[in-house]
Amino acid sequence: MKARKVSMIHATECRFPETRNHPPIPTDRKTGTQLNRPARLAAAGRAGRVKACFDAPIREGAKPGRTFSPLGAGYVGTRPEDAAILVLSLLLLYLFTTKMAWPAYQTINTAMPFRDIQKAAMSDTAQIVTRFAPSPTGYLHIGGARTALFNWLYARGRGGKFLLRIEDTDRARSTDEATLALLKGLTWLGLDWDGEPVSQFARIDRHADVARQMLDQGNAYKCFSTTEEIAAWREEHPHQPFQSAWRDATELPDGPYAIRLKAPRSGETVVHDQVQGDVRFANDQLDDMVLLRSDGTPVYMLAVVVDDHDMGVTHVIRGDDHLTNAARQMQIYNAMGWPLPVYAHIPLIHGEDGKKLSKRHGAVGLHEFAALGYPAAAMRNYLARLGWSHGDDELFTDQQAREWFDLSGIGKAPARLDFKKLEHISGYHIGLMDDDTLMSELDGFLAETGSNPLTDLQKQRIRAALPVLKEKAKTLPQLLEQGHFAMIQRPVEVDEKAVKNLDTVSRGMLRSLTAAVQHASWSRDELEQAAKQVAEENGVGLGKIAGPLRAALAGRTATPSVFDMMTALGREESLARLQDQTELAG
RNA sequence: GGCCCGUUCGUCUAUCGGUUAGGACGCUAGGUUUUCAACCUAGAAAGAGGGGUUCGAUUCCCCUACGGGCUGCCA
Repeated sequence: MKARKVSMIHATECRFPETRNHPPIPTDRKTGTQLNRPARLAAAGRAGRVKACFDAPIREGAKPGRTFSPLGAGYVGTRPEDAAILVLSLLLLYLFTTKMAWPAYQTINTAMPFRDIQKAAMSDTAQIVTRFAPSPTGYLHIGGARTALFNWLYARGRGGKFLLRIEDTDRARSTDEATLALLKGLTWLGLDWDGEPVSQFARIDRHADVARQMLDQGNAYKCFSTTEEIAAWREEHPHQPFQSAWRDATELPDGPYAIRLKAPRSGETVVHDQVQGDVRFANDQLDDMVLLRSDGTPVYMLAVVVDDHDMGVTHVIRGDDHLTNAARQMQIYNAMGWPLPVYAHIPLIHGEDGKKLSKRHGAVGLHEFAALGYPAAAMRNYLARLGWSHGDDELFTDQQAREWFDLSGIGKAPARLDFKKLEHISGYHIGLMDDDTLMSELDGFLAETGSNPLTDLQKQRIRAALPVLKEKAKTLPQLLEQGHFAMIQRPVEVDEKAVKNLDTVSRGMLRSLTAAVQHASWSRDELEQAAKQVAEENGVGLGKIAGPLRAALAGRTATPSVFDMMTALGREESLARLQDQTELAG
């Protein structure tokens, strides 16, 4: 893994596990079992690594060059005794960066003043930079996940960067748990971001600076109107956007004021949107929005623009609920003389009833889809296809998605969630997945649903049966259901329906079969031949012996092929299960 | 209320003025089969409504209906 220079401003004491090229899965020190990805993240969060990032005080003029210990011990200061720690840290950093050890934390956090960051962002001008900027107010919503995916695909398909920014300026609604859930969700989906997530809250001083700069330049003005006065004005002018009396005032009183943008009153602002086309807004419909509140805190609309600019974001791909905002944000770009990003406002996802997606539609959080047993690769395929198309291509790999994805393929109408289709895509990807990936998906699924992890023996048998199981299962729980025979222990519990297949005659045939395969090579073909022969000797079809065999091996009536089960179980276990039944009869 | 966006089979979508309107999921009917699935084949299924423009509109324009967004010193 390559160490990265990072565009993190002020708040820097945080590292997050990286998803790309991740090293061997770490183990839980106590139990020795492997940690799945969500558990690893949660562990990271518990250790306070994530928290540190978002609780970081805003340090005006933080010095560049501070290095942070990859062990989560906090940043290293300038005291003499810190020198040793610094050396140690650098050594460890070196080890990590030469992929000798996990955890694959992103390294090197350097607190650079923002101007340096601007330069860094501008230096490679041709590079595409996208971002995902969620508010940490809960979990990762399925719509947000798709927005993130689009941004990720666009950047990754073009050798660009995909950045993450947590819009946590609303302190009342932002929680560390929610931030963690967001990162966990993205990690599960397999979307890796470049650099550290940026905390928007940590940058409020810079936002305020920009507001004051606009004030100095005459692009903004101090507005002394009170909330009551504004409300009264609106009462009198019901169809107009608010116009402040202070816009051109020359004599200013003392007292609290908000800074408002001096937006153009005539003409129009045109958003050249890659999805929606040219969308025109008459400037007299757009009011002089507040940039800085009277308590000195910046407003979202300003923060977005400043952050996107400072982070070097070239393409803003987001939900179309921001389409109107884009026009207002453009006015800030123009006032500052900053180059505009390319906009692409994608339609929202709706529920199966066509209404806006909400909790009553069932699964809306990405974690819920994980708990339903859809593998991440399937979610990526399905989500990418929801609202975006590439001709008639329905099923594709990540690589194809990266190659094909383009803004021009995004539709304008909102899409609905269709679980049947998701399931179909899921089945396709399960069939395509290699055994290692599938086994770790299984681990993750079990952890997500709070189930017991597989024992070594269960893993071994499931893995042996995987080639058969993955052909037919559409979801992870379906795969586990089909693999039930591999999970159970002797003596096999035979259910009500299956027990009907175990009468005296059947047990007799089973006994013959047991004898016949005693010294078989245990290949599928040979087992099948033996069973056919026994059936023939008894003057019945293969079905008559497959039923009892199935009951003896799995204790159920719906299972994979009996011969597949026997090969997956192995000679010893298969014969033992058969004997359990034949001995019972004799 | 004002401004903005959307509307092709049940669902996701293709079409970029001329097509028997294509594909996928789902559905129905067959096939395969040691159970359950999976799989294979076939079939039914669509341009919201109304006006224009044009030799010709799903495609371009307008109106209506329906759905959605924005309209905060929320994000």
